[in-house]
Amino acid sequence: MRDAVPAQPNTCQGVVALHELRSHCGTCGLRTLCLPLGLDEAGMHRLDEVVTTRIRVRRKGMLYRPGDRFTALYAIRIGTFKTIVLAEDGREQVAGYHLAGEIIGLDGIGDDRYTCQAAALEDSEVCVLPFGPIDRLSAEIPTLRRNLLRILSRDLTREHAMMLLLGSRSAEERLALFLLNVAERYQTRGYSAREFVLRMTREEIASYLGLKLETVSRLFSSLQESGLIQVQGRAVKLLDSAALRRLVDRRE
Amino acid sequence: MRDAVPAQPNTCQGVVALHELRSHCGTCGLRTLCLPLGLDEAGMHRLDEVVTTRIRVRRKGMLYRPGDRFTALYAIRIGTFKTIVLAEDGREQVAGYHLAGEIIGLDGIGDDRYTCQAAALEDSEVCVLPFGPIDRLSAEIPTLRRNLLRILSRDLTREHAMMLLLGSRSAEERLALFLLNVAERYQTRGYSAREFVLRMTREEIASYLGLKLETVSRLFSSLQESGLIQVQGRAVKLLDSAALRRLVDRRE
DNA sequence: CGACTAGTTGAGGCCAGTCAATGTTGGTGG
DNA sequence: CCACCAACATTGACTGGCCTCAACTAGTCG
Repeated sequence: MRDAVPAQPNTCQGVVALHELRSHCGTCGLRTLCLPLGLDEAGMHRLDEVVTTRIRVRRKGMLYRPGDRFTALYAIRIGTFKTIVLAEDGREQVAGYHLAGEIIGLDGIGDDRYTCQAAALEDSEVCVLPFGPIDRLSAEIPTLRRNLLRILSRDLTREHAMMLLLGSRSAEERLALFLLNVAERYQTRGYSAREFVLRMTREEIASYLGLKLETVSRLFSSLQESGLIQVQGRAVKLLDSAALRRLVDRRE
Repeated sequence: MRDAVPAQPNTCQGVVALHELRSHCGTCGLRTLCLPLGLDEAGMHRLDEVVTTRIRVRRKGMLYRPGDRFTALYAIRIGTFKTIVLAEDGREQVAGYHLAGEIIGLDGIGDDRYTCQAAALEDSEVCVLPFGPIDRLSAEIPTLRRNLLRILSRDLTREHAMMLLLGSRSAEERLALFLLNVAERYQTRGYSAREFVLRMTREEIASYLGLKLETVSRLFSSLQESGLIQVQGRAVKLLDSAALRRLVDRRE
């Protein structure tokens, strides 16, 4: 469960830095989701000057680990990440499932060290947002400053929803909500909301939802049984998302 | 469970604005915990110019509700608050337990509306931090800018820990962790870590920990039975916090 | 082809939830 | 001051949803 990758402790395995002569936020397909949202020409250009590096992370590679010195935020350009929180006693839980366009590493701002672990679920690529320069730039560009805070705040709200899920919903409701949430996020990225491929194993999904993998597996089967979804391993098709929604919203 | 206070829907019941001729962050006993942390004389003074209003919220009064327009953050000066997240289907869960010196309202930054509800657990008082002015000031004062981000980020980390608690810990571990956490926070505020009065009912604690009130009540009794704590309603004395810690940290 | 990882399914047990009765506390008005 | 009431808390008996343990299957990669 720990590192699937052989070893080299505390190294960013599978991480290859590459300097691009130009990486343009202004032409990036994700600019309407990402940090540059709403920036004008000039602002975009100045951001480009600061965001000069990308990192490739191969499947199962770690982007950062708890305790690593915080130097940068990362914008996911391609691929998918999970973030994991670790307890002192070795217990761990998937805390986030992050798609392209999202910013990760925000937990590191608090005490200059990352507090959780980010692992790529498939071969991925992130833009490095060096925190110092970004922060200084944000002093001059109100929109950028606002975007940063906005992203943090929305994460907070997302986690509130997650806490509600973990604290007061049944296993079935959790899975239904998870599927609807993923569907919605794929949709805002221009992909199908009806049909997608999950990048997590049953065990990772279970951990994320506060369940056990057997329970998740059973639930996939039973939702398929009742005709709400169609599952083939990690490929999921939502056949009746209205019914899924009803599963979640049944008032007590 | 909803509003214990008679009615006046969507009004800030029990809220009384009062302008103080001078409210000084620089002399506030909480300045080492709060937003002004690390600010120099000049910065402190400029913050003071912006933080001119305080609000009194009586027990069970709401400081803000979901959907209210976001205009300000609030620093708790005196008292205790809980924040509650609400689901569309009426379910609700206590998402936070906030002591003096903490900032609440951060969830409102994301979409210019608060997404959760803040209610006072006892007669309390907050400093109003009007967001626009604070934001503009943060452009000029790097420390203030940093503090804002830091507070947000730490909240994120705190919620990660909460997700781990809700997702992978037993009822007993949850309560033990809760008590240790509260003890620690009282300690950093200069109060006893051994003895304190909880400001939440059993039901609120249960909701916060993803349990039912009966379970929490039983756990209080059984922890007392085994000599780890002493309980008298909401007054708690930790008799053996090392043992509590061991309860939490038992590796699986 | 064998070893390994991921996923499915079944049988049984336990932890926490549910329902219900009773006890305790604190605020209010006579 | 005390009686009363409502909110809060405790405790017991029972139930059930999810976990645990375990066997088996399907796909993948060297």
